Amino acid sequence: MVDRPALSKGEMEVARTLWEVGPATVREVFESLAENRKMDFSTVQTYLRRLETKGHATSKKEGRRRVYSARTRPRTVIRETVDDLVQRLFGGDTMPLVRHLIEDRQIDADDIFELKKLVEKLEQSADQSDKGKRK
Amino acid sequence: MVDRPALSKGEMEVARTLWEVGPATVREVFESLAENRKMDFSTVQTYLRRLETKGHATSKKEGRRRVYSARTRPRTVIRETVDDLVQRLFGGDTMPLVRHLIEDRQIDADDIFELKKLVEKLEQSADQSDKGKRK
DNA sequence: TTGACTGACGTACAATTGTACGCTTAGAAT
DNA sequence: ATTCTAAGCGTACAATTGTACGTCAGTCAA
Repeated sequence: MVDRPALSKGEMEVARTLWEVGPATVREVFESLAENRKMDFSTVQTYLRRLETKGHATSKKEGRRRVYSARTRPRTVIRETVDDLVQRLFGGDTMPLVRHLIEDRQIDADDIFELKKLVEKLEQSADQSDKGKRK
Repeated sequence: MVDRPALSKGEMEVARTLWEVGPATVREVFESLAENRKMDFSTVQTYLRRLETKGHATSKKEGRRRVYSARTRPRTVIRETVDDLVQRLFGGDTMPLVRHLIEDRQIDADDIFELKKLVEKLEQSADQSDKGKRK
């Protein structure tokens, strides 16, 4: 584990876009971002640079432009970010957050289905590891 | 809605403690916090002050000490914080986060039980209010 | 070849955040 | 009363973050 510095909010948005559009130039990221989020071209550039120094991206010159690629997967960043949040906000207790997500955010039918599967799977593995120490 | 400025990481920890120990003086918060998290007394003081200016706490002088009370409930802060996070990190899509929480974090038997209930309830209301309420 | 562009790169700079010191004063202990 | 202590309050200051400007160097269209 490398223990990268955490991503700031702005960096996250850029990182997300980088995941979405794959290895990309600053302009590509910039354009992909622009729809909803107004951010100056050079601001994006700065964020990408910072992502790189923080170890969350790499880049290589390709001709005269620089192409950035994500180095950490969404999964990893989620883990690092959410673990930290849960720690600070609930002292490590996961459930308040789960509760909030399920109750207060829109979850559509498909998601509910997936959720059921997830919980079932969770139940199973819990049963397993529980075996022998039941009281 | 008042749209308070978001809490920073440090502020969150102090806010959480304030929720836990109820209306409390700086020292009480400080001591409640000290266990795990080493933070200078005056740092706590500063955070409480900032919580107040951000509208997340109030205080009143009680004799010569100042007693702080939370003004926003955990629920609210969770919403504001998590919504923001989900927005930035997943463009508003909730499921990646739910998945992470269920799969990668320790959830004990009781929580699984609760989770099942939650999902069931969710299923029910989805079945019913299928015709146009929320977007 | 001369603009007009586009991109990289270095740099800037204000706001926010993390962390804490120091002065002042109201009560507590001697 | 004198001293000690704990609290408040103002202030400081470095690091990080949000945001962006200039400058210089390739590239293309006329």
